[in-house]
Amino acid sequence: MPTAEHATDRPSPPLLWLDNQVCFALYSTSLAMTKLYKPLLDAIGLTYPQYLVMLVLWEQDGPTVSELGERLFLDSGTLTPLLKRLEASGLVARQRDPQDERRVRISLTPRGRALRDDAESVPACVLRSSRTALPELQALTRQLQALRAQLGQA
Amino acid sequence: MPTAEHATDRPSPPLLWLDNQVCFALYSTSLAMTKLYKPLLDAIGLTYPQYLVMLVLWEQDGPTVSELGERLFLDSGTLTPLLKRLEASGLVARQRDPQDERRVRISLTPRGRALRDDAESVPACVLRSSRTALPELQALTRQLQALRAQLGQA
DNA sequence: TGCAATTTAATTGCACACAATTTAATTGTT
DNA sequence: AACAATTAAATTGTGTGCAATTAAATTGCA
Repeated sequence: MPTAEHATDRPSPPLLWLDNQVCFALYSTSLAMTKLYKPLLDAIGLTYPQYLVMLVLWEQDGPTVSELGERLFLDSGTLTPLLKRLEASGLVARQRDPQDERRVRISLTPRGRALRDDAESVPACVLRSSRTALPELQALTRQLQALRAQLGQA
Repeated sequence: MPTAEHATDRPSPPLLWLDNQVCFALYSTSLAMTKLYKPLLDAIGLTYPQYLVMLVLWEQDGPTVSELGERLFLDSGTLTPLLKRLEASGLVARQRDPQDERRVRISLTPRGRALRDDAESVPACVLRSSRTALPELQALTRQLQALRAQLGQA
């Protein structure tokens, strides 16, 4: 009598293959992209997540920690220590909202605002290094944003 | 005489807008995807990076740490502690290669092999939660892999 | 053979991510 | 006014990522 099949006996099914997983493609490509930013951001003294926070602040100064978190999909456990480091670098100020002392508003210092001039060259530089046409990257960006929105529903 | 324009005076240029950055789309979507896996992987006692290592081992048992790193784009600084945790969980064994004592080969234990049966349902479950058609996800996967390859050149 | 380069993991130190808990402030209800 | 429920950050603990260094084994070449 034949025994039941066990994992040991069969090859891994296609759905489990690493190269068939969107998630791994996302994960590894995201890490690769961050490595591309590394030397550029080192030059202006930011890590990649810190750069994301600065992008938000350059668009709209003075958000609360929560608002920053909603924009970046990060929570206070990640943001609080990161913002303290940006504060220590002299790029942002953290101050309790007088209207509601539970909130902490994040605002740019003059040095933080001025850093934007140094950061402006970063996207074009990354674009060049990515060796990919802009329209293609834009299309990919929209697809990813759509997927992210779908995942947010789950 | 008009003074030179400074960051303070102008709105942030489109290239710096958060929602125009592929990298942020990648980063945030990757994190969102990992969150989708979380409850499924918790159930089988793995973190997401540990799951990736297991996927590689289920395809090809017994790689060295370097080979694992090449497949996953991770280095020994990340893999060594992760593999020690998998070893502590009783899912893999780490042993020096007798042919070359510098190498450490990673092999599945019977429990590690058996875990594949529990993991098989994970991809289909994630696929369902992603609310996106399979062909679309497959196309996205290929685009991401192509981009990753381009970035690897830089 | 001897020994300097190379290769492979491991280690160290820093910065995320995030679940879970805690603390403080505000709101809603009576 | 009193106080339970809610909200916003901060804190704690675990697990990555990765640069830089270290340690050990192997290779290559004089």
